[in-house]
Amino acid sequence: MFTNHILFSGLSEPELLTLKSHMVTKDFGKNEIIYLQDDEIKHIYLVRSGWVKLFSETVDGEESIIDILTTNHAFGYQSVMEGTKISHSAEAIEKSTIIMIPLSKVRELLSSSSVFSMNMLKLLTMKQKFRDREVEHLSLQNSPQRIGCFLLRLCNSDDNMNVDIDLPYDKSLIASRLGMKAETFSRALHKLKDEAGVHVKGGSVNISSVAKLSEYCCGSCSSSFPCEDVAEEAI
Amino acid sequence: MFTNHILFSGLSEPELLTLKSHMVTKDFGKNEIIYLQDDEIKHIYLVRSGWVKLFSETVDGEESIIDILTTNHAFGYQSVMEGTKISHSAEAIEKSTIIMIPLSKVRELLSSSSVFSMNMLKLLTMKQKFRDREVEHLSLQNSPQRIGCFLLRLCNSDDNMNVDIDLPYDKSLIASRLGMKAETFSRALHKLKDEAGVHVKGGSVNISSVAKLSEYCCGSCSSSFPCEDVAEEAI
DNA sequence: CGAGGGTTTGAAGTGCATCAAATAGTGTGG
DNA sequence: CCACACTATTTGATGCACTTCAAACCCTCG
Repeated sequence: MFTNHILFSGLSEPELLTLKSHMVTKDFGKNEIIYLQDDEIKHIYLVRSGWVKLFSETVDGEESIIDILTTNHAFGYQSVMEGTKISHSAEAIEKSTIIMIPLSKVRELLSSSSVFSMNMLKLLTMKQKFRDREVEHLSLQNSPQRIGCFLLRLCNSDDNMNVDIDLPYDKSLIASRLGMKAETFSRALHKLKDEAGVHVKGGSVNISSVAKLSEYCCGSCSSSFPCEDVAEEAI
Repeated sequence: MFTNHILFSGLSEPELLTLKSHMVTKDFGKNEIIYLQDDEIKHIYLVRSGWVKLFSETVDGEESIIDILTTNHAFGYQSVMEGTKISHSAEAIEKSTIIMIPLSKVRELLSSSSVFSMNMLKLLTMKQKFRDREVEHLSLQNSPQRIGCFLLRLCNSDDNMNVDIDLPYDKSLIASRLGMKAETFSRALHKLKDEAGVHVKGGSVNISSVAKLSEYCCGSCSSSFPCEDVAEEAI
């Protein structure tokens, strides 16, 4: 349910009902654009299922991935406070169901409910911390370390030896998300196998020792596994 | 005055007076630490004068600069919503005067004034956009372009030919802020001279043609000079 | 089965980092 | 005002990480 989302936690029944009555749910096919940079958007968005890519495109056509979102993640909310022109594009990278809530209703709620505006502040603060960490990664971690860190964030905090996880989406997308080329990603995986016991076969990954992997990655980061201070869930 | 800051715009006289009565102004010397990562901070901060560096340090001692702030910029506000543990460190890079406002008062204001919480939301949204752009720069622009972009942001939007500006702080700090080494910075300046007409002597810079420079830099970015969508002032 | 996208591999090139040393610039005390 | 120490910046030589381009491989799905 959308009420799981941090944005809507603690809202009253009537507030939730009002929201619900104005919500629209829409399906997007694989590679379908949800909105484009500079669009005047009229909703905030919530992923009910599927995967969504947020990105921006440079003047001469290069793409930079801002985030990749899945169930229970919100996006488009930056236009709540500012003009409605959005500074990035959004695209479904596979068949996705998206909940859309009109900006007008969100703004109403924002001025009437301090609970909601607190939620919004929490969301933005969490995102900011996460982004700060990401900038740190880009400038201080090398490619294998960034991948290792990405994998660690797919683990549970109590995972230890011989952990199996599945890559959530295409390798080339992960590469792009982590600021490297697909070829570099592929080669970096080999290095991770040799130096940190990470075995990849297709889309499934086996981490022989989480401790070993985090030792390999987290020295170049300001926090260590399980990175409790940067919660990424449900945002 | 601190009332210029976006955070406090539109507040009532009594609200401002209350804030003022709880504010503390403090001087920090060059290289003096204001707070350290994981400190339990008890205030939000506002630069009245001087320069402040926000940074984080990795487990094995590397430093990543998050931001460099000056007059009328706020920091430390991320702990308003979350626990009081802060995820970065702050240091005065030269003699600076800092205004400190107790978190407790800020939180009171946040729950009593919807104007204030809107301001806070605006601030965080602006910061987020700025940060997104920064990640884009790190992955898509090369060193000379990042420097050029940095210089362009020191220009006024109506600047055109033969613009003179002063570097706001040490070259090595700018380098670090832009995610490169001091040596790379130095060499990149030569490239900017040859390819974009940027002449540097000591701390003063002459840009022979803003158009030429922005042509050199902004192709690898999702927006072009004067980058109106990413306001950095007074934040 | 065959087409087309995703992934891997190889060879070569580029940009940035590193290390080391020279130079410029700044502040200090005599 | 100069000599010295100290720091910031520049320059050179070299190495490594990542990219680029090209080709092979491997899946998946019609």
